[in-house]
Amino acid sequence: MVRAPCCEKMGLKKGPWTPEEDQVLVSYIQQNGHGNWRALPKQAGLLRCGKSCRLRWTNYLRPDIKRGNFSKEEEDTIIQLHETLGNRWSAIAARLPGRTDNEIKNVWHTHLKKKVKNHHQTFQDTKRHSSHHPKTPIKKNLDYNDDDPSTKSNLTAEQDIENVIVTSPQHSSSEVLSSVTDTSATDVKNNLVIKQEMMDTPPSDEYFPQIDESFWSEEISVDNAKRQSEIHYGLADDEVQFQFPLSPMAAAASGEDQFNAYTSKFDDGMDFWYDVFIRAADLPDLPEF
DNA sequence: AATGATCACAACCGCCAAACC
DNA sequence: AGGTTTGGCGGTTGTGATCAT
Repeated sequence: MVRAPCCEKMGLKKGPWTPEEDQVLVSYIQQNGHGNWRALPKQAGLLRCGKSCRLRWTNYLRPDIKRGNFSKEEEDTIIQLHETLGNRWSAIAARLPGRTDNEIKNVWHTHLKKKVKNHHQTFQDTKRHSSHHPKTPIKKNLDYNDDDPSTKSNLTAEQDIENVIVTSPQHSSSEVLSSVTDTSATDVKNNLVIKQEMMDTPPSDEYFPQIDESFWSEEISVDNAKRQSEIHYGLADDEVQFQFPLSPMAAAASGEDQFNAYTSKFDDGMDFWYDVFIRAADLPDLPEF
């Protein structure tokens, strides 16, 4: 396929749009629509390529675009959706009426990425400053055996650790499988559910909110869990760590009915977050970990 | 006040997949 | 069926604004 010559070689203009050009484009689209972007600039009398016109329209001139700063709610939504969808800006934009993918991408790179990074840093610092090595509770807890209640006594309130049982999707209720992500066959296969079964040392109400059963009924894709696991420090090769904000809860599954994992909670001063640690060996269907 | 660094955001680039012929 | 065109997407860049020194 032969690539079309660039705009400049065709004598077309590049760079910022002038108010006059904007007016011409808006007027033309209002009167004629935009059936063919390639033909549009010529018909409208603009010295721009069709692609430039389309971008200008979709990212700036479209009447349904919401201008102005992002609200806290919108920012939170973007962070949560990014946790689930990754850099699929158009998919994120589809869930934020009036916002464009370009705008969301910009706000992510300029504000939110930093915010999330600082958030993770806060967590890491908290762990570094704790009196025990972060690995210690992981090992201790992963060694916990359901069939041996005595192992539970290894867990302390100071460690802020809860025991959880992770169940595979086939054992979960159908409503749990209503996904927050785009649902494809692969997604359904990869969607995992985590369920709280027991709380060895309930956290104080002052520090952690009360959590009821419905809290755990959300799910998140393995892809996301994988992404999260890649950015975390100090994990042994055979361990997987997921990290999620309070609402969308981590998940894992195996061919087995159940296996052990644990979560730890932390708070970055703004929100509560959860880490979920699972032995990679307990995820036999997920070699990509 | 001048200057360099950083931020914010519009616009462009290159790639891909679907639609079209 | 296969080449071409088109629209869409995510990554990157360019540039004006703002901040820090």
